[in-house]
Amino acid sequence: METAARKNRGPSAGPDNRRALIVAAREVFSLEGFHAPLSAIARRAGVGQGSLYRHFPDRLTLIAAIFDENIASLEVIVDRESSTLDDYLAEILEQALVSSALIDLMMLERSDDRIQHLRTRITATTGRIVARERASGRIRADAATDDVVLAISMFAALIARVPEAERRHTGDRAWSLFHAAFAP
Amino acid sequence: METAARKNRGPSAGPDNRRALIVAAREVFSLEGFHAPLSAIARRAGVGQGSLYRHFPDRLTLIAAIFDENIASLEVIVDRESSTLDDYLAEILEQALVSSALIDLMMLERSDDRIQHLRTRITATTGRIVARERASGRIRADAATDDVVLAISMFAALIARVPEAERRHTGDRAWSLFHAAFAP
Amino acid sequence: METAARKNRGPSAGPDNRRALIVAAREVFSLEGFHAPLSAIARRAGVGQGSLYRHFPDRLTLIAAIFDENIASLEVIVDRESSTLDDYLAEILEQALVSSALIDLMMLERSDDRIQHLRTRITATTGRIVARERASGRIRADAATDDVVLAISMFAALIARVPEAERRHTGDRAWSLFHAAFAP
Amino acid sequence: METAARKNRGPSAGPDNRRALIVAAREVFSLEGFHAPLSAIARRAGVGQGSLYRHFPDRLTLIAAIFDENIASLEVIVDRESSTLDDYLAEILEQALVSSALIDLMMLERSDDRIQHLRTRITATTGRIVARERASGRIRADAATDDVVLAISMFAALIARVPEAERRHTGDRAWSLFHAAFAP
DNA sequence: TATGAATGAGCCTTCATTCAT
DNA sequence: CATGAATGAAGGCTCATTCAT
Repeated sequence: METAARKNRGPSAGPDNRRALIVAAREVFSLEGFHAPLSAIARRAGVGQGSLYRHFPDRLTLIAAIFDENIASLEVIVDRESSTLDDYLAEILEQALVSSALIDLMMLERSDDRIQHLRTRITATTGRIVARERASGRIRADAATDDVVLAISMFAALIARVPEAERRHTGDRAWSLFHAAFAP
Repeated sequence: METAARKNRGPSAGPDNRRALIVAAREVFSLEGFHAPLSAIARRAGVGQGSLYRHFPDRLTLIAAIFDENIASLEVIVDRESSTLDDYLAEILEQALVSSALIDLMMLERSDDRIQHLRTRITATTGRIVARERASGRIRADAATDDVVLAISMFAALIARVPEAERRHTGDRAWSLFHAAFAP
Repeated sequence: METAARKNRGPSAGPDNRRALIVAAREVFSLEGFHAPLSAIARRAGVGQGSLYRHFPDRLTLIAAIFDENIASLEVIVDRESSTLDDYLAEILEQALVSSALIDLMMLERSDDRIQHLRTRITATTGRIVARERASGRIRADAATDDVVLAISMFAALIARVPEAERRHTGDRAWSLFHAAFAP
Repeated sequence: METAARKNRGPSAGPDNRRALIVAAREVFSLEGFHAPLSAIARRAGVGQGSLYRHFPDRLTLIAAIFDENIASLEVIVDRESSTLDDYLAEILEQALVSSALIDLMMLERSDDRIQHLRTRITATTGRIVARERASGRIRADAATDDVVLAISMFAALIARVPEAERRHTGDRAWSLFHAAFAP
């Protein structure tokens, strides 16, 4: 019985539950969108409703936690000296749905602190890769970080709205437009 | 207040109600997004719930009616011989939220007939303006209509997600990227 | 256009509409049960909602009108000197759903005048056929009309609840029980 | 008044709620029939709408739960060696409305598994009492269980449709018909 | 601290009934 | 008199959130 594994496991279950909730949230959100019932996430995580609320008092907090991980993985890429804007984009395309929602959120909930923080991080990260691209002459010298962020925003929003099957192909087409726009 | 006159105004109220519902839907959707409660739309239109359902049996039908009007206004612009892609874009920017939702829908509900039909219309309309731009040398000769549609999609999705105050400014920035991409 | 045939045809349409409504009601009720929306009946009759209400101010009135016709057809059978209780039953079986609903109504709405009247008629009619059966020795001399009415009630209620395909077979089985009960 | 205590009484209220819902459902259904609003049942049970749906996801599930209890009480009777078909009937008469609805359901929803199961149980139970009656010579040796089930069906359907005041009297009259039919 | 049932507000939808034309 | 749209009161159902255990 899988119910064996789930009883009151006491405080030590805390971190595990948190992880399980984030994983479940990713799955559920990517299947049903960001309006999916929270109860579905708790169920999928094998965690009580109450625990979900303890870890993530509202939907936005949970979403922010997901974004956090995604940004971290972008940072890892940028930390690699050899990485290019294309690598960066490839990861964003991978993250498709989440990236897009992150951007939506960054656009809309400008006042929320948690989101402010994510915005700062992603802008900084993007700034670093842009600087490197400029230095290596792969993009125009006067390409502004803000414009690249804008392009990425549009890119992410687009691919999240495309059915998975066409995502790569459409992503390539879209990005080649921006290649042209930023070409030296 | 629109709550004033509310009795059975008889069948002659039909067309008025239909109009009022579309107007209310535009307002409500633009304030709360396309998941806004239909009941709020009926209320704002000063119309009974039942009438809303008579005119628009489901959410998609109502949305399609809104799109219909929007596309019509794009067609009017393209019909004007002197109009340019920038004029076209200006109108899309005006329609902001609706345009974006239209595009979302065109991406997602590929199977629905009503949406299919809208897609056809908007592709045709865009094709006409693109052809004209190419002929006048304002964009690259090899610019594909599909790529322009893609750019417009991203553009519309972006501006819909930007707070109204920054919409024009952000729209300009974004579109200048595409200007660069399609420049001859 | 089929709307041609339906406009305000003036007062002369009254009786026609009444007939059409009863016919439509039979069809709709037999397909969807007696809780079917009245609007469906009006639609099927090709008649406005308002006209339905003019002719039949409430659901019960409409149902009573149907019953009226059914009882009339039972009376026709009994009027035929050669008819037997089995003929009578055959007609009831034919009327299945309506008969059963009639009986339900007779049981429940004891106070309603329209129903009182139907009850009187059906009891009288049944009394006549029972008397004849007794006289011809086909049933026990002490068989009471009331008991036969009771049996018919149960019979009708049963067959209305049986899927149409098994109706005849189940009806035969049920009635043979009563045959045994009333056998001389 | 059951409206008194209404707060979140915690999970321990679960079984109580379940019971209260079944009791309330019996009452409401017997007063208003099986189409009564479920919300009325929740209200009468002093339970939130949501709890009703947790325990009984749809109307049929709730009805099946009621039937379940009724059949159990029939089984108790049959388990008593000394019990007769008349005792059995007396209980069915007691259960009047529910018995009838059970039978309606058994007739109509032939495909539903929950109902299938109830049908099997009631047929088996009836079979046992019939066998005993036959053995003791109280009914004809060739009386088929199916015919007795049929008789019971009609009996139950009848008494459910009779106002409570006349139920016993009408029940007696009806059953005496079947007595005659099954007499040795 | 974790659990998961309880709660109830709110949305969608249907339909009986009214009434202007 | 007929028409058929308008109305709005319910009812079904879902879910975010609370809270006893």
